[in-house]
Amino acid sequence: MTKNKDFFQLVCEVTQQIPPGRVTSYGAIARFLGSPQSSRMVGWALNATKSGMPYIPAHRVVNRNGMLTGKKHFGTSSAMAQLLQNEGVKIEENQIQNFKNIFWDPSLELI
DNA sequence: TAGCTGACGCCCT
DNA sequence: CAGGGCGCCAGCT
Repeated sequence: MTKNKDFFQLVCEVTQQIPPGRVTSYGAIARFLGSPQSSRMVGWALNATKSGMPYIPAHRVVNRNGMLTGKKHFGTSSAMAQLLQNEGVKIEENQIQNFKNIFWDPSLELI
């Protein structure tokens, strides 16, 4: 078949599977897709999702540190944190608290 | 056309 | 312990 789903498409699907109150990291998604070093591509894909895509909970995707590095791309500085806090995720200084506790790994639960 | 940047991650010094 | 550099793919200027 022609070609597998684009990296962009896969990122979209995985991101949409993230349950509320849970978060994942760019590296986790990249690794799940088979390109652990292409974590940047995940960011690039999410960047495209914000434009013309159905609701993609990109705010549930953070870096390995649990820090809301991409909040600047949301348009508003606290939009990402607000959305996460709205779901029950505790944020402090743009950093997710209990990050490892609410961490959602696609390769473990999305299987 | 060619080059640079980019929502990161991990290794090395 | 801390800082810097490299790698990856695709899109944009």
